[in-house]
Amino acid sequence: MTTSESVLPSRREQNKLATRRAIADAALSVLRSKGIGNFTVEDISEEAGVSRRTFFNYFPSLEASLASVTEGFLDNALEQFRLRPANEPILESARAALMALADPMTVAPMAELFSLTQDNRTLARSELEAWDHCTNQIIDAARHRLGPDADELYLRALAGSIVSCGKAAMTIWFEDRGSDLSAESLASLRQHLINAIGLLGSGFNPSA
Amino acid sequence: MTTSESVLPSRREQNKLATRRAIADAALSVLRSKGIGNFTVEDISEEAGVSRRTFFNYFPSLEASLASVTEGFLDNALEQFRLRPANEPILESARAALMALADPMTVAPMAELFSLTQDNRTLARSELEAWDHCTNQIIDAARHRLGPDADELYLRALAGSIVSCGKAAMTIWFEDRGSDLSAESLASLRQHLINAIGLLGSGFNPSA
DNA sequence: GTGCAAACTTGCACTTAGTGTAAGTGGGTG
DNA sequence: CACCCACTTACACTAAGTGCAAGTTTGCAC
Repeated sequence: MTTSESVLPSRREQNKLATRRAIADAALSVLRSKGIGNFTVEDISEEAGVSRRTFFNYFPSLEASLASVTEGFLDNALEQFRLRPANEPILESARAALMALADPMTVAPMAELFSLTQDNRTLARSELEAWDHCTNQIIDAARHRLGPDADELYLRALAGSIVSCGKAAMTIWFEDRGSDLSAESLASLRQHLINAIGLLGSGFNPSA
Repeated sequence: MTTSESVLPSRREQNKLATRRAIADAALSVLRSKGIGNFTVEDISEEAGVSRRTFFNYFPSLEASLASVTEGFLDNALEQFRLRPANEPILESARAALMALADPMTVAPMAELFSLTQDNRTLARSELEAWDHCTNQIIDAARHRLGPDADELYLRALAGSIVSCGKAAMTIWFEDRGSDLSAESLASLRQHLINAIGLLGSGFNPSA
């Protein structure tokens, strides 16, 4: 209550984060061993060494525990976006932020999730939610940068398009390369991301 | 088996469609009367005059029965997109297709759904799924138009961006106008859609 | 119209998701 | 070291979603 008010993550906060991470890791682990759709929240809880009820104290659903992988992945890029200088052209900031998606450490769990889930419907929902959440974060960040009287339509259309470009690049990359994380493969992901933003910046003019 | 092979919707098909529609209508009706989150699949089934089991024969979840509103709304625009001449610039086709979103008949149920659900999380998922499905349909339609050797990254990034623009315009419009369906309000929706596609076509260049 | 086969509906039983509640338990702080 | 509060857990319950088998309707041929 005195000095460590809200800035420092208290010991308890750290523990909670650890539990959360343990559950998320367990979820991925169980997904690996049993395959998509062949396990329950109980399986994950057991693997994580907590009760079923505790699982639901941390995640609202089974899919959410897996989507936390995607969230972490996107949060990283979001952080980069926020760190860009405010006077930089937005698409340039976006390009720089998207580069973070090609970081080996960050993309690895994401690629594994991709490969383990492929075309699963239920999971796809939480996945979409994560991308949508990211879009909203970009909108907020961009609004903050451009001031309160920025055009809302501009903000929303732009943020949505940026995210779509990121998603498109990730999809293409994964279809081409599977979960190949070699330097060369990551370079191609980076190129896809650059190309996508390039298309966006040129208004998808076919001649470009 | 002779002539009505597969082209005409057989009597059985019509009945199924009618049941499906009855359930979807019932879902909206119950949503209206009880409010979001305060009803179950059983309530909808009862209102539609079918068993709970039959409900699940038609829709995989409660949210899906409501999301069918959005699907119908988007399918309409999709149809317009497919009808555009193949040699037309794609963004122009997109603009024309998006105009269908401002059709009073089509947008009315959508606007009501918007107003009844507002910021509900669970429903938002199925909603996102519908927009995502639409994106994939656009990708297919555009691939069909541009031939099989079109750049996949181009297709996906473009389709995603177009849908994002549509979504952005709808969101802004609804925030401004609530469920006002007057001619003037719809004109403003149309203008939002045109503006969004304009932004996309100009690469979101702030000077434009 | 009568009967038949296929399609559609329904009831039942079951697993799992998700939540409220109240009682435990243990770690951090004074 | 003892208290207290945050976190965990067990329990009980509602509702989602599904497989199955028995009923009921519907389209169709005769």
